[in-house]
Amino acid sequence: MKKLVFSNEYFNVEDSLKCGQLFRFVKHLNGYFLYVLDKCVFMCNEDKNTIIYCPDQDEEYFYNYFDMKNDYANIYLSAQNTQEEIIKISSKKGKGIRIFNQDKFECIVSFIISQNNNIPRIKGIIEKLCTSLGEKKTFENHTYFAFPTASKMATESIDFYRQIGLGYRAEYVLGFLKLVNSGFDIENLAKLPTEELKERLLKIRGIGPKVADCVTLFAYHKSDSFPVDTWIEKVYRENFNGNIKDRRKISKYFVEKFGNNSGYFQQYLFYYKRSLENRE
DNA sequence: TACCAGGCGCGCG
DNA sequence: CGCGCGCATGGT
Repeated sequence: MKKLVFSNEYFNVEDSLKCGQLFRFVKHLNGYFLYVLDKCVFMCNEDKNTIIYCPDQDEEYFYNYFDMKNDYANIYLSAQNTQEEIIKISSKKGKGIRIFNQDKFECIVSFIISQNNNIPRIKGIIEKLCTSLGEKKTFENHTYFAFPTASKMATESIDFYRQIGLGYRAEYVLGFLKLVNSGFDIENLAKLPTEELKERLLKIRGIGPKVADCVTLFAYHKSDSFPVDTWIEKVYRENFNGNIKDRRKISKYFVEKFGNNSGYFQQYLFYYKRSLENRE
């Protein structure tokens, strides 16, 4: 097992886990287990550090996953230098947020499930998905389940997915599985510029503008993405005095305003707004 | 009971 | 193009 130590100034465990970018983590002792595909790490804040425990062979994977080569001090500085008071405030609260480099398949399935849904329920559905179909694994005596592969998922019928709570989203997930299992290469899309990548994602049934923005941001790390959901729409109306209704245009408004900082600022805002309503 | 949640597809004008 | 509606599910 490897122990990785980072300064926690721009890497806070709870901020990064609870800001809404991912769904598979559980509290344990003084920290959290985080699951990515078939991998697991334990992470906690100690004193002024963030400590990550991971299997030796996964060190490089998680160094990249946690986006360690990115300069978050600079992003935070840009947030403090905007004209927008709400960006300054929310970035202070979410200073320790990093945007992780998620697995593309897991991210797309997860955010298809997320539509018109709430975070606790999304977490529950994804957990059921993993315990039912994922491979059983252990990490230092801790048992967990991997995110299932596309081929394993394809062995289940639509009734299974309805039964674990996907509702009408079940057919979207099945359609996406069929696409992936017939050779559609989601890795290969990474080289596309943001707009083109988004266009390709939008052709997939069940992926609309909001889910596409989450995927480009969280799985392809296109930081000129600004997902607009009900919370962000509230921020837009209340803190930016906005009156546009079309969420695609609201997103465009923010991307034109914040450029390559859009995704980071969006996470600050989302985390802050939800925390005001007492959600975790 | 109606409304809401990290919305989307579809049909209509 | 924009708009309104139906859609599964569980919590408040």
